[in-house]
Amino acid sequence: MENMNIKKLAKELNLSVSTVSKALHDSYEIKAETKEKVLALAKQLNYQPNPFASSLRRNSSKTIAVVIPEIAHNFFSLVINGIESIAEELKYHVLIYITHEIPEKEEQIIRHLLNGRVDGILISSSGTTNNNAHYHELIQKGIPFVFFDRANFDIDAPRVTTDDYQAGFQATEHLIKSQCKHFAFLSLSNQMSAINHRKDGFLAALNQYQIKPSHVHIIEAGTDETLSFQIIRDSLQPLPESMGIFSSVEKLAIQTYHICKEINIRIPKQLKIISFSNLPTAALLNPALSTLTQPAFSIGKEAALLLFQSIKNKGKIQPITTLPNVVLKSTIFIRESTKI
Amino acid sequence: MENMNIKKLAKELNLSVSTVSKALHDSYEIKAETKEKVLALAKQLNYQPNPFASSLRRNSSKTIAVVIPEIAHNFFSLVINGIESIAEELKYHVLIYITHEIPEKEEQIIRHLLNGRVDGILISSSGTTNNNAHYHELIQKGIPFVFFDRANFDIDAPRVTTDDYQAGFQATEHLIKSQCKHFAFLSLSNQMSAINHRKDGFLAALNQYQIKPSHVHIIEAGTDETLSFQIIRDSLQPLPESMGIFSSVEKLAIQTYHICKEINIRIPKQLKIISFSNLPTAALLNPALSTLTQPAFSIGKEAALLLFQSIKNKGKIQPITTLPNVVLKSTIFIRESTKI
DNA sequence: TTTAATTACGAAATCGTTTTCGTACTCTTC
DNA sequence: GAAGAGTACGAAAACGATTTCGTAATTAAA
Repeated sequence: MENMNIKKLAKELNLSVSTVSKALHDSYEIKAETKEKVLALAKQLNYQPNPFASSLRRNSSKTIAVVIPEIAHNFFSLVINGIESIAEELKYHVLIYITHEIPEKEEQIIRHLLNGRVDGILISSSGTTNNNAHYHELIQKGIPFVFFDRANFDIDAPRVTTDDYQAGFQATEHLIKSQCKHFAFLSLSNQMSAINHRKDGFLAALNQYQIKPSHVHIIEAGTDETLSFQIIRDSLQPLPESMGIFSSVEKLAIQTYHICKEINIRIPKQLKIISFSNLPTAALLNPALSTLTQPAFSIGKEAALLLFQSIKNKGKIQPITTLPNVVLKSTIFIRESTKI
Repeated sequence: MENMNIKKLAKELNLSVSTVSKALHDSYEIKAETKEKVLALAKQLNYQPNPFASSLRRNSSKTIAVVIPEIAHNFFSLVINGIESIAEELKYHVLIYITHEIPEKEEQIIRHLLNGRVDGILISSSGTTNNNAHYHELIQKGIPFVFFDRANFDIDAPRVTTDDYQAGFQATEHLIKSQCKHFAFLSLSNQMSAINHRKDGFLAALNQYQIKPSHVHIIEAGTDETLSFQIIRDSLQPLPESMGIFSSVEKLAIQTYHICKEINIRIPKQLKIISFSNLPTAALLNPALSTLTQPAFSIGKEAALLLFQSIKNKGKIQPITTLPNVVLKSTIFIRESTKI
């Protein structure tokens, strides 16, 4: 009585295990009357099939994994929301793994997922571009995966990204037109696709407006909290005249705000700043932060949809088609932090 | 060659399946030399045991579930971080389920977890106090679970909460001493344990300082975004003199900020506000928001530790001990939003 | 009326592990 | 040198579902 299983159910019904199984799966082999009986007793006894037995036999887990650099971050939380909305609909389960921006951790996680625990993986890479082995292993094992936001462009996998180059260009152009003289790009690392595309847009805009290279600064703050704090602070002392900062991620912009408060730099008078961000409080900051906002929820949804498509098509002959590569648009919000 | 399994491994080694399995588990029955050979080939051929076969046989999944009302919320993200830190250490997998504050959804999720898919569950309840059936089913099935933050106090399960009553009292006392005359409590619902404890603290403080009941307002904003916006706005028009708001959750405080901006209420001059919040930008808001900040990461860690303890003790005779009931302290940060 | 097809079910293999037993073989010990 | 203890392994039975294959019983076709 402890736990219901199909064998007990069958005995109770005076049917064979196979008949019960087929009835539960609405097989054409079983007549309606029997199906009803089976379904009725299953419901009454609260029978739920053992997911492991089922997964073992069918070789599918009804589970996907989401591998992200960090979770306490508005962007990724929203993406997860989007992913969950699709997964829930398709009755898939969602495993979460956090790499804490450590490439080795990502590798280790991915390798642990090679054993069939999941039917597919959604990845926002923490990896450096020169470390691809684990992705190749996924491909070799035939485990579908989709990149979102931070993709590895050397790997043949579907990806969902945003118009990072254009957004970077647009943000920088905005800083230029806001009469900045010096320009800084705040970066986490020079190994992340999305961030590099933003930087490329940044540099292209400066180039187009013929900004002197000596007025262009690239600040690689890194992923370590205290270290990046220091790096940013150091690069703002002394403060170049009419500084315009384009922060590639929200976290660094927030740190910059803290630093400006600490060392009395006034935004937007002395320093203007615009940042990629999904902060719900961007408009409430002092001063309100100009942002480039990614459609995070949609990114999650689209990525999940692509993944489930790959999972469904697995094994089937793929039509020779271009790799799915969804590019969504970010929205720019001009606020006080870049006011002239 | 497609997929490695223990049978192929055994054949390759000229050993039996059972010997290989024992060797991989470092059984005393197997001599060192054999173990080495097995381990070596396993590594070389990149053998990873099938998790479903293993789970099926051992009747344990090495997986826990986290059931939360929402994820795009600093508090819950931080909690997940804490949970993950422990789970990762113990090599457990973490499934995420989001209820979107819908009690029926929570029930459905919990019921889906009765089949053994997870070894334990961490729950921040979205449920109303009068709906306990699904928790009882968990208990009956012997699936360990731990409440965090939002507990159901009618259920005999370990919980990790914060000193909500005291914090509520403290926050309200602070508002009183900041010369507020009218007091409002912003609530999501009157069915959530944590929020009710905060309200009790709020009411106790007002009572102790003999605030007239006519000056005390309870605003139940609900969980629907647009609706709560309206409810809060309506309750601020006309604005009572020297209003002091204690917001039980971050989301409602942010909405209040937006509303104040919209209808030109000046904080802290006309309205003071303090809120439970884990916003990393609280100090950067305009004006900086006074907060009660819960140790979210620690909550996640403690809850996970309790859960793993329950999982480990499962089946063993429990010593007659009081129910684990960890209460952590929130920290109050006085900032501009409650300045006199 | 015989044969073929269809319907409705059951027996048993299977998925890949883990674990219980059984058993050769070696080594003590008196 | 016989009995007992220990060592190192293998055969086979689980775990609980799904699926293949076989087969009685019924119906349809010739």
